[in-house]
Amino acid sequence: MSKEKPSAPQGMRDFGPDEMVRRNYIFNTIRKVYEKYGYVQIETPAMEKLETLTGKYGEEGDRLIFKVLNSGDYLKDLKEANAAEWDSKKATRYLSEKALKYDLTVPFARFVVQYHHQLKFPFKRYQIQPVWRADRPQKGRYREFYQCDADVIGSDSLINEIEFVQIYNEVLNNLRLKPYVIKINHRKILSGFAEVIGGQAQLIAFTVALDKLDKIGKEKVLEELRTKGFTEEQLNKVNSILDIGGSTQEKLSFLKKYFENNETGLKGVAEIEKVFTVSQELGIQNGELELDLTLARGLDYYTGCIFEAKIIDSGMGSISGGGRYDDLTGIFGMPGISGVGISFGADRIYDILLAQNLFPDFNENKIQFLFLNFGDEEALTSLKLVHELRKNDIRAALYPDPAKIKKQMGYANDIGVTNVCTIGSEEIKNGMIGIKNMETGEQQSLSMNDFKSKYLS
RNA sequence: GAGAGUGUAGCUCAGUUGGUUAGAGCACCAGAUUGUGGUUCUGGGGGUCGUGGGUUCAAUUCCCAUCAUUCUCCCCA
Repeated sequence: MSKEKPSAPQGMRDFGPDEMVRRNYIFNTIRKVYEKYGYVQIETPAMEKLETLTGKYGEEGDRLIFKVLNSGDYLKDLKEANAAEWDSKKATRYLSEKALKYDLTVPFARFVVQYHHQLKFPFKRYQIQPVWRADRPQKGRYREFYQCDADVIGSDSLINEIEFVQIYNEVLNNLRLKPYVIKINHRKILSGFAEVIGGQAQLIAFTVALDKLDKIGKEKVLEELRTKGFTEEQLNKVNSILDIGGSTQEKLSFLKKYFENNETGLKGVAEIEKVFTVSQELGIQNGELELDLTLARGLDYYTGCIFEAKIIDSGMGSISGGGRYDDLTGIFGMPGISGVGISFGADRIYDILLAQNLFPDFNENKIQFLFLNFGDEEALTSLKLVHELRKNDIRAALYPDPAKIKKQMGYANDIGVTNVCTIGSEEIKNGMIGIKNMETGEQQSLSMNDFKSKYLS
C-alpha cells in the first residue's frame, strides 16, 4: 500500500449499521432494567477538568487519562517559566487543563456535589456514555468504550446492594448471557485481613497480591508479599486466608471466627451475609452469586461491598464492576454521602454476544416495502403509496433512481427488504401493483384497492 | 511502562530455498437474462508485496531501522 489508508485512531472504532442495531439492543436492554428499578438518566460532558479526574483512580489510572492539549499558544506559559528542564509531569498543568472522562462515576460525583441542592436523595441515576482510557488496546480492551452505570447516592442501606444483585440477574438473563457469576466481596473484609495480619499500611500491596491468587497461585502470592516486606509471621496469617474454600456459608463461618476480635472484618462479614441471605430469598441461585475473597478491584474509592460480573467460559475479563464508596463526594467538598453503583461494559458484552451467537434477529428494522423506480411518471404513483404506508408507521421506501431493474432488485436483496413492489406502466394501466416477497420469491398482483385495504388502516 | 507476533489486491490469506509478466477465495463492475434479486457460467478492473536504508549482478523474499497493527504482562470494562 503506497498510500497511508485512512483509519480511526488506535483502539477506537467505527460502528456500521449492523453493529449499531446490535449495540442499541444491548443499551436498550440495560436501560429498560435500570428504568424499571427507578433510575433516571443523566449525561455529563465528554471532558472534565483535569483536576477533577486526577488522583481518583490511583497512580496507574492517572497515567491512563487522555489529556487534552490547551487551545491557543499552549507553550506560552512554559516559555515564560523557563521550563526547558521540567519533566512532563510538572509541565502538564500548563499544557492541559481538560481531559476525556475515564469513567462515569467520578464525573457523576462532581455532578452530585454541583447540583445537590436541587437533587432529591436518595438519588438514583443511570448513565450510558463513552469513556476513554489511554491504555494499550488488546482483546476486549479499547481506548474508547461505553459504560452503562447505575448508582444510588445518599443511601446507606444494604437494600441498594441487594437490588444491584437483582439488576445483574435481570440484565444478564435478558441478554441470555449464561452461565454467569456475580462475584462479591467487601472492602472491610480486606481491611480486616490487613488489620489482623498487622500490615494495615500494606493493605494495597496485600489486596493487589491477593487479586492474583487465581492466576499465579498461592506460592507466588506469598513470594510477592515476602518481597514487599511481609514478615514470616504475617505470611503465616496470610496463608490461612488463602486456604479458605468451600461454600459461601463455610467461608462466612470461617471469617466470623477469624475476625473474632476485629470489628472491621466482622462488619464486612455481616453485610455480605445479609446480601446473600436476602438475595437467596429473592430467587438468586447458588453459583450465580459467589463470595470471592480474592476480589479486590483497583479503584481506590471503594469502601464497602464490591462487585464484579463474569460470563463463565467467555474468555473475557469481567463485563461489569462496581461497589460502595462512602466518601466519593468528599473529595469535592461534600463529605458524608454514601453511594453505591455498578457499571456494565457494553463493548465486552457485545463481543461475547457476537462470539456466542446470542444476538436475536432484528427483522423489525428491515424495510417492509421497497418500490422499484420505472421512471419519473411511475415513481410519482409509487411515492404517494409510500407516503401512505409511512403514515401507517410501516417502513417503506422508493428506489430514488430509475436504474436498471436488475440493479434495483439486487439492492433490495443486499439491504434485506421484505417485499419489493412494482408499479410500472403496465400496472398503472390496470390499476394493479406487483408484490414480490424477497424471502420466498413469491410474486403476486394485487389491485390498488386490495393492497390498501390489506396494509393501510 | 515491559515483552512477542504480523504487515502481499477493498477483505481473508497463499507464495517466492533471492532470479523474467506476484496468486487464490470473497467483494466489486460488465455480459449471458433490453420489467425481476439471492444459485450458475463468462469476461473485466484493481498490487511499484507497510515505509526508509543496507547486503547483492539482482530484494516482495535476507539484515537493520521506522511506522502501523494484533496479542501477552501491568492494569482494567
